[in-house]
Amino acid sequence: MMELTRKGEYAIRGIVYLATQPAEQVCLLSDIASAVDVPQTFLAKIFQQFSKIGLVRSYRGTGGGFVLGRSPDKITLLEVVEAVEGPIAPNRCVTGEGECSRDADCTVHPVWVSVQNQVRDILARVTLLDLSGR
Amino acid sequence: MMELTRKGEYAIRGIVYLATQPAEQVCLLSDIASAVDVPQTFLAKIFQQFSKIGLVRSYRGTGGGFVLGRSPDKITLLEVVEAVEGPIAPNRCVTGEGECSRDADCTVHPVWVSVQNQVRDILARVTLLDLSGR
DNA sequence: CCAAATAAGATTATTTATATCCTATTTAGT
DNA sequence: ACTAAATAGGATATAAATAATCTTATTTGG
Repeated sequence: MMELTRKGEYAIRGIVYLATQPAEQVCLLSDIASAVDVPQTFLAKIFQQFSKIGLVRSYRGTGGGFVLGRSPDKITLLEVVEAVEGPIAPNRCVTGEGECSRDADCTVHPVWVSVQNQVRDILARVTLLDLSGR
Repeated sequence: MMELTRKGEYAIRGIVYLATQPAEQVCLLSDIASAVDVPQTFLAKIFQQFSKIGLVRSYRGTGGGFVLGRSPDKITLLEVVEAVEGPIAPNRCVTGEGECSRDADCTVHPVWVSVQNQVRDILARVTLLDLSGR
């Protein structure tokens, strides 16, 4: 239960790789993909998502590629994971998506809230700097 | 991310209902299913799983049905969830299913272990007695 | 023996995950 | 301007997991 998908796994590998590179070093998608062993076309989609929310910056055309959008100590694992997997939510009732309406005072709800908070907290405390091992 | 499936949601509803019933009260599957608003055939499969590991006891034939396998304060939410959803594992690398072999000292691994422990801990502290609201 | 139950296996439908492909657009360098 | 090198984005394909149903078997009380 609660497993990260391939997409999430690949996303982390890819952006952690960027974090290990010298600051402002523009990296080719093909290089990243082969370095972290992820299908390039898949990684492209993931980095497009990152790019839209500023986690990475992209440069098109010859000499283009990707760079981290902020310094590695300012990007948390939580942001990375939620960017591609969606919000951390052990049950839909904690995302506000109805449910629980079944039962006015659902006794399980607070448990899910607690799980959600704990997990978010753990992931929010880890930065790409931590993960880069530098 | 990390969402409980319908099966898990149904499983909890079903067994919590049992916990709200008088001890040793044998309940009809059809009654449980309609009370907690779950397809009966689906709930049947779930309770079969519960039965195999002793979370509930089943009685076949006329007058048959289901009862909790132990007193509600001795059954944790963790057991219930893992019974139907499999082990809590935010990433396969924490279940021992290879991976991580990619990277001898994976920096993310300890984070997943931490998440796994925290979640398990939270769920293990909640019993069916707590959830029954009695 | 019959009717009421659960057990178990097979099957089906739907959704999500995991990609890949193709075309468009941008950009540096000549 | 032209070309080659890149990313962007939409469409499509395949596989796996989820969600559910159906059918047949087995058990049991009366």
